[in-house]
Amino acid sequence: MTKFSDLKLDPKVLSAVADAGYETPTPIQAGAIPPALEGRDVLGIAQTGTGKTASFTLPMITLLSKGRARARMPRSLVLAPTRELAAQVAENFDVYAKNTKLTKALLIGGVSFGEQDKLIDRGVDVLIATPGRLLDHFERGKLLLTGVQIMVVDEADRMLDMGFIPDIERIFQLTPFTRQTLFFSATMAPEIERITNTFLHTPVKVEVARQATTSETIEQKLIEITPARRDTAAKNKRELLRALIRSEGEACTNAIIFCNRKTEVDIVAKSLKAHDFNASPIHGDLDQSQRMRTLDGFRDGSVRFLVASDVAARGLDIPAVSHVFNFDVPSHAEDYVHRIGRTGRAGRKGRAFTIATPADEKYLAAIESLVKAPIPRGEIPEGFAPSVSAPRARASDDAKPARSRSGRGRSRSDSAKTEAAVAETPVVEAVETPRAEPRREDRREPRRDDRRSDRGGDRGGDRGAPVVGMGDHVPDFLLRSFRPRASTASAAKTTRTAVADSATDD
DNA sequence: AAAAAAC
Repeated sequence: MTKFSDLKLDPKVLSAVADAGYETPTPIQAGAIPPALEGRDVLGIAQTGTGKTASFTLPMITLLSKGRARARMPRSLVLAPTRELAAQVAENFDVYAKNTKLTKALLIGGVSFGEQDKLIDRGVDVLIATPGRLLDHFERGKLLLTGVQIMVVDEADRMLDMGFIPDIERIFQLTPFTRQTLFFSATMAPEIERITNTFLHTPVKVEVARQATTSETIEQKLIEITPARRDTAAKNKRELLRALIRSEGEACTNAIIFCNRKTEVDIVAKSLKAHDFNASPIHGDLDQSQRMRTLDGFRDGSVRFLVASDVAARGLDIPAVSHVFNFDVPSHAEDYVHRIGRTGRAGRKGRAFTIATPADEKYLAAIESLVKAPIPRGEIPEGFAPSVSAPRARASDDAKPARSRSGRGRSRSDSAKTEAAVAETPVVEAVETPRAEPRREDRREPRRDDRRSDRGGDRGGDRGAPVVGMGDHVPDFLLRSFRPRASTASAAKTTRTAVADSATDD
């Protein structure tokens, strides 16, 4: 088997690699490093967690160790889709270039230009950037890319997802035709294929087997609950999450909890904190310094639960996560694979729980067809006792009745709260309305049943799943109180606030 | 039902 010492890396690089405790290159490293050292273009097809970063940083440091940088003309360029990923590549350079005099700069958004400008002015060997900030610097005339000898594109398929491909093409065109290109992508979408055909010159293709999704090191469990009402779903899911965490006990040393939306990330983190769990949120709306701090805290163990949007799903190197909880079923099946891939790494055992409700059916089906296996169903933990609160009135509840809100002399948000209490009687009245007067909500009932039986059919029947909440014995009035969410912006706002507030006291 | 990235 190949050792790092068999590769023609600079001795300074080799000693740094040895210091970091590595002896044997991963397949992508063994495949990509030799051609990269020969100056060939490399097309690497590999997922994260395969050692991809070192497969380009090690040869880059070796190649760049001769020669010196000139002001405003970086000698190499690494492009990454997210700020964290770029920061991580930068850290990688620090580790492996520690015995050299190479200089680097990290150009990412959310940070002031000043420091970045100063570094560029001085001249850097390695520039690591997200596309937006790089082009920003370029347009301000602070940067020349004509000196770039090596260009790396990391996670190209994700760049594609994020709409960065035009930026990438533009950056390619700003660098010399003679540059060496190292290009990495997890998949070869047609658009990626086109880019590589255009900008890579007879590349050496290095393909690493796709990470097995039903990896033996990841134990997956799907926990399904059927909230009695749609508006308690999130609350019930938070209760279930806590019960799951508690039932995992000590085995859960640290975990990433994924939500689909940034607002949900905030709510879940806040709720966990209120229940004395050591949790911190991370998503793209938080400021950069906080994102970094949270991530550092999670790495060093001072944060136990990282509540995250899909910023953290891919690429981030967070070693040794014992658990992943999908608070929401991801709507892109691919993301499921990336999310659960955050655990069970490097031969360690990991567990991945996914919380689902009947509304997630469609996405679950997509995930199961992608991974070509059903996600094993798990038991609802002992401690789960979902709360079912009395139906709460919505803005629409009091919109149609005789009482008009005009002339009340109260602000909308003020009145919404008081009316919520006032409106309880009308809701109960609606319950007693005989069926002879058909309501829109009645139509929901048969559909719910259909869905439930469909699912039983597809997934091998009812396994005697524990009855949750009121189970099938949900009083009709609860089902009937479903209302389509009011669509005006202000109504949506009040609803969201109500949920956010409830996060602390549920 | 979305997230991410530029000011």
